[in-house]
Amino acid sequence: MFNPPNAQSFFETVWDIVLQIPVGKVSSYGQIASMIPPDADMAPTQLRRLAPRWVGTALRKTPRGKSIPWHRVINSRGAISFPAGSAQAEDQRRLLEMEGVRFDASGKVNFARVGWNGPPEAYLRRHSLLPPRPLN
DNA sequence: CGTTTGACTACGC
DNA sequence: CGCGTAGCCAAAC
Repeated sequence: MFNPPNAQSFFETVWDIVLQIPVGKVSSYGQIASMIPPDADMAPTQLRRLAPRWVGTALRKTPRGKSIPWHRVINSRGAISFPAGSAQAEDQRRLLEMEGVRFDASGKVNFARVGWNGPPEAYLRRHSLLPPRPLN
């Protein structure tokens, strides 16, 4: 995925991107991964199916002091990825609902309404990022 | 050190 | 639609 020397910068890139998600909008692990240019030696299968896990890993290591809106990142199905009923899942849902994000009966959000389309073009250029893959 | 785990996702039943 | 699994990697134990 990302080589050890790049791990830290990969994490920081993830945090920077998450910082751009506006209040009331959500992104997905995969969508964020899609914005980060892959290492040259990265296999296509790794890029498509494994990268999102490292976004999750990066989020788990989110620094407390930077007030990064970690709760605005959910999975590709539009649901919270923490185990249902866990304290973490409840926290995330509460934070999102506080911002006006609604969940349906099956615990999913409507990407058409609250999905993020990625940062402005200028931001992508400035940080050498790729255009994000659209959310389902 | 060797094992287990994981804030994922696409795909096949 | 729901559920299981491969992917084959780093962190966390």
